[in-house]
Parts: sequence; structure tokens; C-alpha cells
Amino acid sequence: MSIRHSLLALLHDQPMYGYQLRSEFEERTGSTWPLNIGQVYTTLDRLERDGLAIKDGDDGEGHVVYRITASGKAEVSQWFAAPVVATNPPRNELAIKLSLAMTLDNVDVEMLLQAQRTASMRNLQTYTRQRREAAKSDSNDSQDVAWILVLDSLVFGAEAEIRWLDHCEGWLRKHRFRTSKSPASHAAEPTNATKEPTR
Amino acid sequence: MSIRHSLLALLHDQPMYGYQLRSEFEERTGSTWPLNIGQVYTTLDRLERDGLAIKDGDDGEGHVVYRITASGKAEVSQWFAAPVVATNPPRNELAIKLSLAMTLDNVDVEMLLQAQRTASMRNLQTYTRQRREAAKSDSNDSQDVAWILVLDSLVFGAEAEIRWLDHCEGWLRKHRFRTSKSPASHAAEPTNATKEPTR
DNA sequence: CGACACATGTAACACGTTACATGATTTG
DNA sequence: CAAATCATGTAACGTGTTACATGTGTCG
Repeated sequence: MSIRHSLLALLHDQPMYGYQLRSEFEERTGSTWPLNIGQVYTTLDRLERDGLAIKDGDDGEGHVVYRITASGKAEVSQWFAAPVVATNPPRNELAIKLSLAMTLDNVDVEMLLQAQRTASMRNLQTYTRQRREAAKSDSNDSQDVAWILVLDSLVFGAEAEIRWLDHCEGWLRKHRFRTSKSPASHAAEPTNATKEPTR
Repeated sequence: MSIRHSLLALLHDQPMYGYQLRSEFEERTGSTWPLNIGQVYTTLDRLERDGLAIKDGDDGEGHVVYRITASGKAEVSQWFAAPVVATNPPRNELAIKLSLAMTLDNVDVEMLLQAQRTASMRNLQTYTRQRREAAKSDSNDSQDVAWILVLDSLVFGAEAEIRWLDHCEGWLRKHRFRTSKSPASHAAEPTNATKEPTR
């Protein structure tokens, strides 16, 4: 849903054509989340279908320009006004993976944690380096500022991830001797979960 | 891709039927990321199509049981062995929204930050409370442990988000007087971005 | 009996990615 | 001229959500 709203927000600023929308989007997010051009066009189709934007003839250069409508503006205002909430937080693949790894046999959790920590550290370093380079230009262009803040969010997120991994490793060390994964071996007798899938 | 791998990982542990797979998944992640039952069945279809799992007759109770195959097991091992990397980090709606808000006119960024901070604090409190309750039972069941660690990841993430919001607010205060959003008003003359969509 | 959980699906739709097709313009 | 970039699309596919249909079993 973020792409749809993002494009609409950009159109709120000024009428644009598809290719330009992608450029504007990527300029602000520094290509962290590359935007497929095909999706831009299909999204524009849907926006027009839903009455949030309309084709605005050409701009004298043959471009297919879209313009936001009144209801489109309302939608944008609403989007910016509504905070991102925790109901349905996006799935965290790492958390899911680790959660499953801990509850299943045949998985070397410590190895997993170690490998992930290395990878996450490398990620953090990449972000930090990019951040340093982005800050070097030090222009006050608001787009550069936005790009830097996006990088900061990635840095903060990566740091939190690493802290969490350390936390998990501690947990594991503390509990390794008290649990052989499951109170009853699922191979020996049907687990509780097997018999009663409800919680 | 995480659902597919998750279900396969569960099947690696033991043969199961669809409804049961959902229960097992949600038990481990504490319903943080509710899993639609319809998706379970379609995913199982695809797993079978791709030769990673097969229907295993019934279990004497008329359930449609699936069993993992050899290539399925290989796939699971690979999944657990491969760390989650930063190439293509998942889109962060909040970061995108704030990034756009800062570069567009007609958006009250400070208001947005304030509203989001309130919401994020509330999220954090919710997670912390759930975490406290989950830890209360204090069983050594590995599934409870997994659920607690998932909650911890949410807590760590929410804390990072709040720190980032504060960071952004500071940035904004520091730069508010030096930039009127854009070096050249896009209403007055064509912006750089408009003329040159490339970077 | 009626409500609810269990259990298996299908259909429609939104979103996202990759790849392909097509042509104009720019640039080394 | 060749390659890259600009520019607009379409098609196929995977993933994910919501809603619907259908039937069984259990429990108050």
C-alpha cells in the first residue's frame, strides 16, 4: 500500500508522468527500495480507476501526465495524518526463522545466530558507510536530508537487530541445559499441538 | 517467501495437515503474524507442485497429511543456513512516509512526527505488556521461549523506531531555518528533478 | 438445537517482481 | 554508429488478503 500512497503524494505536489514518478521516489529514498517502472504504470492505472488521479493530456512533450484529484488529495492527507500502527506489524523473516529454528530439532540455532550476526554486522557497516558518504555532500537540499534520514532508519534498525541477536544468544545459553527443545519428544508421542491445534 | 519456508520447516519436523500447520506456526509466533488458512492450502499445493512435499494419504482420521521430500529437506537446510541479508531490505512504510513528508510542501512534518511517536510508544507498551505476561508463565517449553523472543524483537524494533523518530525531530529542528523544503520552489520554476529525472 | 471450532478448499483481487516489446532521444 | 537512457506499456507469475462455500464434530 505504500507505493500507491507514495505516488499519490508525489502527484499531490505536482502533476507528473510515470517515469518521472519513479525518479522522484528513488531520489528521496536513495534507491534503497528500488521501484519497478512497470508497477508505476499499473499503479497509475488503478489510481485513475479509483478516481484518485486522472490523465492530464500531455505536457507539450508527449508525456502521459497524471494529475491528482480532489479525493486523491483527501487520501494523501489521510495517509500522512494516520500513524503507522502495530496492528499487523510486517512479518519479520528473521524473527520467524529464528523462532522456528528454536522449536525444531535438526537445526543448529547457535550456528544460525552466529551466521546472522556476521551478516547483520556487514549490513550495518554498509549502511554506515553510505550514510557517511551521503552526509559528506552536506547540501541542504531536502531530498538529501530525506535520504540521510532513511539511511539512519536502516542503521537504527540494523543495530536493534544485532542487539536482539545478542539477546537471543544469551537467552539460549541460559536455557540450553533446561530444555531439550520440547518437553515431550514429538517423535515419541503426539504433541499437545498435534492433538489440540487451538490455543 | 517466509511462509513457504516456514511451512516446509514445520513439515521437516513431522508430517502434518493444513489446519495443523497454521496452529503450529501461530503457536510459535504467538499470533503476532496471523496466518490465513486459505494461504496454507495454496502454499501446500505449490510445495507439492515443486516437489518439496507430497500428500501422504491420511492419518487414520481423514486428514490431508503432507510429508516433506528429500529436496524439501535440502531447501529447509538451505533456508536456515542462509542469513537474511540487506540486499533488498523490506520497505519501511514509516521511513518512506517521513521521507516524502519532508520533501513535499503541504505536509506538517512535526505533527506527523508527534502523532507517530505517540502511536509508536503505545505499540511499545503493548509489546512490553504482552512480553511481561508471556514471561509470567515461565515454562521452559521451547514454544513459549520462541514466542518471548519474537516479542523481544518487536520491542527492540519499536525502541529503535522511537529513537529514530527523536533523531528525526532533532534533525528537523536543526535544519528548519536553513531550508524552505527545497532550494528552489517547484511552484516558481521547474525543479532539477523535473528536468532531469536521472541521478 | 444452535453456536462454535475443526477442516478443506475456491475465487477474486491487490500487490510485487521479472521479463519482454517497442520506440525515441542522447551521448560517446 | 553503438550503447545507454528515456519512456510507455503488457504478460506471466508468486505472494498475500478477504470472502465465500461446504461439511463434520463437539459442547452447552
